[in-house]
Amino acid sequence: MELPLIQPEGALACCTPLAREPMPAEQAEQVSSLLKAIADPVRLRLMSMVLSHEGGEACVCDLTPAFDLSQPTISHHLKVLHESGLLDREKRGVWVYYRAKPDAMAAMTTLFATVSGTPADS
Amino acid sequence: MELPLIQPEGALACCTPLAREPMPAEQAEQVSSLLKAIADPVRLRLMSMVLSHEGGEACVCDLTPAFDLSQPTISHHLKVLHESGLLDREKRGVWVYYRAKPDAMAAMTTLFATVSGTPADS
DNA sequence: CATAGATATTGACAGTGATCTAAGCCTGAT
DNA sequence: ATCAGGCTTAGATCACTGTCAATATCTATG
Repeated sequence: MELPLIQPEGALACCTPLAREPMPAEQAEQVSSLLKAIADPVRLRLMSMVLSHEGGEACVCDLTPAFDLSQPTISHHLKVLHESGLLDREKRGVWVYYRAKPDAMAAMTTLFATVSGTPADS
Repeated sequence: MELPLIQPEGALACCTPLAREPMPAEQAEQVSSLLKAIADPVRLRLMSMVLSHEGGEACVCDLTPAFDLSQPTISHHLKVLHESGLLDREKRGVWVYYRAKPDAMAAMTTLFATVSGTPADS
């Protein structure tokens, strides 16, 4: 449970709907690190491409050609997504495959989930 | 920092689940501008506070005391949220009230919605 | 009008981030 | 062992962003 590695754990622990109650500062830090990772047009497209790709995974060679960016730049964006806990990475032979991490995706889904019975709706 | 007063309309037009198909570049630009706005610990807390506040709205005076930040800084963050289309603003007397815009929130919800069936085909 | 209080704007500064080129590391094949 | 291809790392540069102090604006009231 307690991986001393990076900190996707923290972000996963805190998936409360935004509208439920004022989010504590510490939780906001963790959630915002996930959101910052995905809040970039290139990384959004990368996530979308990986998620919708056959088998739910894609190698760098599948992704790079879709952009007008250098390959190191794509690699950099993939690293950001990986280190934030949004993408898993697996090397198979010469290729590196990326795959969305369900837990992180679930956290995002929960974040924006509507709270039924919100006093906001009248 | 100047926000180009982009039409929230644009962002709203493009609420397709991430996993459904590779997101077009133009749509990614619009969605990422929404995500960038909310991908900050202070702004996340502000959104959460507004959403969960009584009546679904809050004035600046309700929000500012919760932070260790200057009043202009909070005002700046609220402006970012407002110009991105996430918050509505209404001046009543001396006070300014902010309220989450349902359309923008719905766009976020849809973005992270799980594609049921997860058909790699259709 | 003058004043006080609530919020916004301006201008400056430091920190962060996206991108590129160049170089490095692995792996499979010659 | 050497080589080529797929991918990552390192370092530099330029743009952007979060923050504050100072100032401005707007509104209600005396």
